[in-house]
Amino acid sequence: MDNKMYLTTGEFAKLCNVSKHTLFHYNDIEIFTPNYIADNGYCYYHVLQYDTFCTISQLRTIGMPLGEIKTYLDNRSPQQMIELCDKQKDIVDLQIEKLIQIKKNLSATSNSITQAIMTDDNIYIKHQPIEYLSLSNDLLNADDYQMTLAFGELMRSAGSTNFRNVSGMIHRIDPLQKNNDINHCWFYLQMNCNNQNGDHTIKPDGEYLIAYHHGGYESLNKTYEKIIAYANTSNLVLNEWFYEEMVVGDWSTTNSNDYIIKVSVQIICSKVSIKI
Amino acid sequence: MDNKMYLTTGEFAKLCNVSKHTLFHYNDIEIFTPNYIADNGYCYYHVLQYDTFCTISQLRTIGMPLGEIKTYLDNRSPQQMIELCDKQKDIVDLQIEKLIQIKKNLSATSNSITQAIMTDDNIYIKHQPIEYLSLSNDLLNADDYQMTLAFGELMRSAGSTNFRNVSGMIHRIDPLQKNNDINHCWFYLQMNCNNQNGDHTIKPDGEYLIAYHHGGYESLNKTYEKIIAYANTSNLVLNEWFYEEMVVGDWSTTNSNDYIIKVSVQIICSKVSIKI
DNA sequence: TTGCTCCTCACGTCACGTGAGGTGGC
DNA sequence: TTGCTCCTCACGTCACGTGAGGTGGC
Repeated sequence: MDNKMYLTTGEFAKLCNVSKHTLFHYNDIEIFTPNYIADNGYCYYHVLQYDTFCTISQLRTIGMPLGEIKTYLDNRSPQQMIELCDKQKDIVDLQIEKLIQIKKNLSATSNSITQAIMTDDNIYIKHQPIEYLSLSNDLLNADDYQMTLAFGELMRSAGSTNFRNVSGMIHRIDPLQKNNDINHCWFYLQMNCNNQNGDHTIKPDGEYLIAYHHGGYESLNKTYEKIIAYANTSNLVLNEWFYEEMVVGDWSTTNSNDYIIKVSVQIICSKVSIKI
Repeated sequence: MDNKMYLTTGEFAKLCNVSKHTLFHYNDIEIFTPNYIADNGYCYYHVLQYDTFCTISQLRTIGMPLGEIKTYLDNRSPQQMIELCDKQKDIVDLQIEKLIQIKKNLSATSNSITQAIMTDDNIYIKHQPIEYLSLSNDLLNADDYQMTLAFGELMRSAGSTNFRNVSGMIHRIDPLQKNNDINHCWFYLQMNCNNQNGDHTIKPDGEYLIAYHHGGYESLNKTYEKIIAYANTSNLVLNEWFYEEMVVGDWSTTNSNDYIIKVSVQIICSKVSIKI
């Protein structure tokens, strides 16, 4: 192979699928310079430089700053290249993990909103899958400040990735007493089943009463009353744990009257079947 | 849940794992503003705003500009949110694919350099796996300009992702004639086995003569001669196709004398065994 | 000559980061 | 009062993008 396969800046830019100004910029900061500059100032890149450009482009794609790339280039050696590749592999792994998590979140959000806007505010019985939840401290008697702290601590404990996860509150209510004053409650965050720390609670799979509450928190007690009334009429024994999840919130609508909160509670059994 | 769970800018920034100035900036461009501003100018964010912040952060992570996010926010609705999620899922899929490709490239580069620097410039017999190659036009009698065009066309045909792929040249040489003047040769690009267009050539698996040439292209003919001499001495019948691959090139060293080019050619059979 | 490329400034932009300098609450 | 936070400018930075204005080759 000879050494005369040269391209002008524009031609080389087309080959690399970038703008000419990217090459000008790389030339300015002396990270990637043309192999030959003619007397009239015309820049010529050798086709073999394509390989080097591709590696820069690749490292940029995974977020490495040009300064760091230049530092590597100024001290390059086969051994350095091997170390660079091995280090970057780990970084790429983390990025892939993040993106997979985001994709899951996007799917979950899309699905739960679709469900919510397709369902009216009646009570429905539905099977719910098992979920693994991470809980905050018990918020019984907690004031605003303590609740805020508990929320922050829960989010921090979930790790540094502050991606949108399914989160909400659990209320512990004895459906027969209707005594809301001594409510225990917790913030929760839905975890992957394969979580690192074993510090989680299970929302069991089974048949649940589901209600999509349309409106903000201030009117939410009406939906609780509807659920309990429905259970009484249908002679259903409910679990004490009520799960509250904001499905359509501030992010999806500007009007808090359009909020949709999904409330779900497990059906333990039917009173009728007990009596028999 | 009441509405008094407020955090100052610094506290909310900690919760979100970003700097205060990120929140100031989001406030400036009115994409994400504090829920309440006191008379003294102090900003207060509600914990429930965390959810919205996370979604912004998530969309930023996948490269969506703040302007586009703001446009969505200004026209948000549950239906818009569903469409946004579904669209972004496809984008994330592409990003994941790219990263997986980059990871493969990094591994391949690291491995082939490790092999190259561990091996001296003697001739070795090694098993090589099957490879699927995309070829340029035949470069027989091509001048520099035509070679450059052929190279560009091959790279473009590989798609818009200009990531570092294994590439090189194939030379067709009759080892008995040693007539290099009528060489056919081609640029090649290694493809994934599951390539879309069936327009590819196979480098068959089998036993190969391998030589790691230390130095630039100008001295490469010496390595060719060594390979052919070795084959003659060892009574090996070689395939006509010689594969040339730059393993340690401009990217890994500043000195072209330290280039390492891997030359490989398949062993068809041993003359001895034919004579028998 | 026309239409294309090439070049070099110089300033713009995007998403923040980095202090400077002054104020506020316990 | 001390030490912490809060705020608002204003300018810096990173990786280019966007013209403006002039030149060069067929």
